[in-house]
Amino acid sequence: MKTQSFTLPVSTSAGEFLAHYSQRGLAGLNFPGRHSSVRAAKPDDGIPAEVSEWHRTTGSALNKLLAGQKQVKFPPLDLAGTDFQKSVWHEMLKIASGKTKSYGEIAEAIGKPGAVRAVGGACGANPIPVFVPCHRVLAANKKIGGFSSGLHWKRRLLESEGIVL
DNA sequence: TCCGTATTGAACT
DNA sequence: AGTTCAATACGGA
Repeated sequence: MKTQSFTLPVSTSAGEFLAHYSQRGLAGLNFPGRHSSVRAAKPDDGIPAEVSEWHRTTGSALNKLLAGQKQVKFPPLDLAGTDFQKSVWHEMLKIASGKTKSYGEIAEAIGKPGAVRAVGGACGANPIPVFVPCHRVLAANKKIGGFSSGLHWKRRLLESEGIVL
């Protein structure tokens, strides 16, 4: 059987995000593209009820996060990656809103203090930015570092959470 | 096996 | 104070 995936648009104040769902949960999230018209599924056609519910939660969570809301409810996350990457992502999920950690802190937290750069790599491979708060991870001297989907977004998200650089 | 990476800390100018 | 350099861990080609 083939892995079914569904892509649904998420309307936010910042634009239309695209959420990818697998059978296990939210598998990916894309920032609003220019006019990258990705084929999005219709909410009422072939979409399992479960996915619809996840999507509803996703939309709510995303808007709240963009508004700077601290505690939001997440849909199940289907994080696909290597063991190391999952460790990194899991560690990042534990970062409280409004707080930041350095790449070194993450590396140390997962038991590999020297893997600072590898952590950065895992972050770049993060399929679900915003939910997996890779934007809360800064360099050691509080520099913003980088952001795959656009540094622009990282800065915006940080400001939404009241984090001042 | 080699290269790139969203780092880091120390040395150098 | 700004910049360069080597080291380190992991993923992808």
